[in-house]
Amino acid sequence: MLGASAQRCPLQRETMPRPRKRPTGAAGPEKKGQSEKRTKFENSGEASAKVENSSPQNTSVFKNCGKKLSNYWLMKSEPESRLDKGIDVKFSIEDLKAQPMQTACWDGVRNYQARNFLRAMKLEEEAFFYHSNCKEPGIVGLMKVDVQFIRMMKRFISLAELKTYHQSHKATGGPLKNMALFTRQRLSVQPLTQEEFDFILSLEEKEPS
DNA sequence: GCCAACGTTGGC
DNA sequence: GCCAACGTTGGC
Repeated sequence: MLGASAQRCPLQRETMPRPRKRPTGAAGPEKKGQSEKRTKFENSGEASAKVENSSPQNTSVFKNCGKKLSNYWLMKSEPESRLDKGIDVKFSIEDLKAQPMQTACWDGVRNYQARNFLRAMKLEEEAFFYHSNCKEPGIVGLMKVDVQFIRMMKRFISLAELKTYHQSHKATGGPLKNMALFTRQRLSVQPLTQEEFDFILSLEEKEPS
């Protein structure tokens, strides 16, 4: 899910449960969906800073003790066209690159937990761009909260590969043993621990398993 | 607050 | 396109 629309991000703060919002991808038809408001996030400044109510869960990453400003994220988006209430939700990493400043607004997130994670993000934190609901699901690139393209992964890290590591790590206690992609199945915006993030980056240098 | 019906996510 | 997982809604 997700989407993004480049400039138009209203910045409005979200109220709450929002019924649907759609992405407006880059090229998309924009307008109509607009009646609703979007969850969002923005670029300029404020995006995230508020942790007001961050969700209770998630221990480690967040609640921190004060300092730690580096959290990592994984954000899902659908790279293939699909209509949802008449609006194409497609928004691939190529679409992100095509945005002005290679920056987009991440909207379309309805799930409360995912929304809380969006609010907990801080500018400049890094996030993996994950392609979901498509022929080859997996991590394709890196971006920073803003949301701006940083770079493509040196190689595609497929869901299948991540799953293989997740399974073996459950047995060995490896870094991906609790990865949210597998333990919190439907979350479109999820936190990664430093260990998870580093391990996944290290996979770029290895042969696809 | 419980829980059944319903809707969505997203892999396959 | 199918369907499992699981979140959300709403009656009671």
